[in-house]
Amino acid sequence: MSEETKSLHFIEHIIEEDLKNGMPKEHLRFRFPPEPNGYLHIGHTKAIGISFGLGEKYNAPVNLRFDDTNPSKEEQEYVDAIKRDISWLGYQWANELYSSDYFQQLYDWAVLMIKDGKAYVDSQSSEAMAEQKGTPTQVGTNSPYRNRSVAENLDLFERMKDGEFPAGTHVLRAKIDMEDPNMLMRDPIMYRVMHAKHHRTGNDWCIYPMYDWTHGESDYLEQISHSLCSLEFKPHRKLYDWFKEQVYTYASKEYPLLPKQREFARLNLSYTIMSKRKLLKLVEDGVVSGWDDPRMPTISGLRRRGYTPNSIRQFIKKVGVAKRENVIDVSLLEFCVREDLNKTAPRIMAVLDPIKVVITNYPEDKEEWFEAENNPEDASAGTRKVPFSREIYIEKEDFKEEAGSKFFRLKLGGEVRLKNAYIIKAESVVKDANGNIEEIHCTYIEDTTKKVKGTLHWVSIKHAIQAEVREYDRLFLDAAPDSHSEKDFMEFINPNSLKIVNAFIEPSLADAKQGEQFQFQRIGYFNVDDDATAEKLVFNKTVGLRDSWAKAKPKASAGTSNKQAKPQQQAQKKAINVIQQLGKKYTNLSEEKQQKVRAEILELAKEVTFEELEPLFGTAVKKAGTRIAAMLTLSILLKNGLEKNEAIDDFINKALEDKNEILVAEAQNL
RNA sequence: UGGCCUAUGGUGUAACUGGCAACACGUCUGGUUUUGGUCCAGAAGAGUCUAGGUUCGAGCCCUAGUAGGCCAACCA
Repeated sequence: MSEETKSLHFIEHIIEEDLKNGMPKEHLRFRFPPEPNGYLHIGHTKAIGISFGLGEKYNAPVNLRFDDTNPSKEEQEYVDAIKRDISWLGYQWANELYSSDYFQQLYDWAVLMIKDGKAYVDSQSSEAMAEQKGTPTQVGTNSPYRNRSVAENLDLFERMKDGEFPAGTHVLRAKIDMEDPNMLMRDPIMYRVMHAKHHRTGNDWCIYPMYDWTHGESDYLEQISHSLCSLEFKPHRKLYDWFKEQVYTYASKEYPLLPKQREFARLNLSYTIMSKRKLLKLVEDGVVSGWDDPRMPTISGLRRRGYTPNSIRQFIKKVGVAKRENVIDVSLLEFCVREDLNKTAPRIMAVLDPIKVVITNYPEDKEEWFEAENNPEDASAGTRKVPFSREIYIEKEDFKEEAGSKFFRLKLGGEVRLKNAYIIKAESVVKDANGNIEEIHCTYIEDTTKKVKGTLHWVSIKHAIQAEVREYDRLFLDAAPDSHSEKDFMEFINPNSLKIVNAFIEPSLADAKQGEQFQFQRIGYFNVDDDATAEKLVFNKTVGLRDSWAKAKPKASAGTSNKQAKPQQQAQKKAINVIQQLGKKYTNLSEEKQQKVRAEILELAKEVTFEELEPLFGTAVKKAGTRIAAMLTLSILLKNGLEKNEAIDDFINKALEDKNEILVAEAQNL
């Protein structure tokens, strides 16, 4: 419904423009081209969301194409994982394709290019070629092999393909321009010799095409209309277009549509890393348990952690699409899971850090089963029974012997409601020899209609089941762990990113299955981990509930230390700052309001010194409002005896020449 | 010593061919509540990097700066 009013991002604008200019809607076609050399992470989700999202929006096909041109790094395992992740996110590709399917076509076109004098075999070392390539600020020089004859090139290239040469001896290069300011245009390599077994083509090929040659031509063969990639490929566009023009001359009849590459800024998430290489290091060094460790930003890690496909899709929708560098705060991702899980996750009670409560006036052998709502957000979720008895556990942090009125929980002499059960009052505590509280003795009252401020979750000790709960914290302590040139990202690893506790859980979860998700009331969302067995339950904490008490606590319980921090920030705004603020919008106000604000400024001006005012004289011409406010302030200062000086005269004279009438009028008053 | 890209509240994204800067997250109030959750109501926070210019009018157009990013793998 709100879909129609939602504004378009820049790629959608481009598509709309193309459609308007006559491109038939049926020609729209997209692709997602991962290299199968690692697992997909949350950053890829953006690219997936854009291309597959566009496919859904325009009802256009989206191909899943594995860009598998480097057999030394690519594996079937990754192909499988990538397919699993995309499906899990809920997207469907039109065709599962591989760049390696096009090796023969690519080879044939390369031969045509050689014949047309557009490509040649170079036989230098990579070092020599790198040297001739120049630098971004310095042009390159031609290879001595640049002018080999077509016949020689053809012969060499065929023998490269036939495996006559060892790796590194020859390459095929496009003949473009070694002086192009774009380094990618300086005779880029199209093929290298590589005697490696490919995960799909086996040992059929001894030469493998490079990215630029392969990628664009794969788009062309698939007749992709819009080829979307991240910003770092912007410089490649020129070469993409160059190759495209060459092959178009060979195949325009079969393949009339020319794909268009466009680039968007990739996603960055605070407190994490997105580089496949670095993620692989975390796996290999054992920092995490694997690619799907719940702390990993991989899709499989997020899945195991309990993130839902819907939450991730929402997240991608919210971060938007643009061309500037960005860092998304993890809080947005967390918001998206909470929003999703709040609607769907059944509520249950679990105590993670227990302390024993004995209800002294409750009979020892008695037990009751109370009706509990499964989800207040969803009436159809129904109810379940939870057992109550004389001895229960509550959360340690829910009790204090003494506490102020802001503490809504249990304290000696105070009352709280036990969720779904009675109201209890803490009467006394039993301590061990070291003074640690072992038991809290309470009495209960049956009247549950009484108003009490706090409600606690609890479990009956004799009915509770035990489970391992894994609580996660961010993997890195730095907001941008891989952005420091002098420090390695590994130095920022959070040593406490995993905390394992033994929790006590209401018995209704005894049969919980892997992947099932719950809200542990007042704590957060949890799911049953893949490690769980029939004998032992294991939960992952997906995300905590929003906790305004935790945020308020440092201030509320502040003994001494952080008392000053806040008041300082709230220090009275200086008069000059208020004036500046008022001035900002001055010219936009109605005349009536202007009069009011004007009087306000004149009043505030009495508290301003010339030293404070002077910097405002430099205000840009177009900021007329601020200059008016400064002028008004100046008038007061002058009235109160300030002597005119050069700076003041300049300021007034400049204002007199302004085109803003209000400013001129105020200046004339001086 | 070159080329390309980018610049809007703390963060991210909007603002159709110029017309009083909007939305989301976050923050802060208040209300409801048997979750200090959810929900509801509200607030604060930006003259749109700087300086000029064009215009009745510029975040959008022009010029010049500044800042950040990308570009020298037989990786993708």
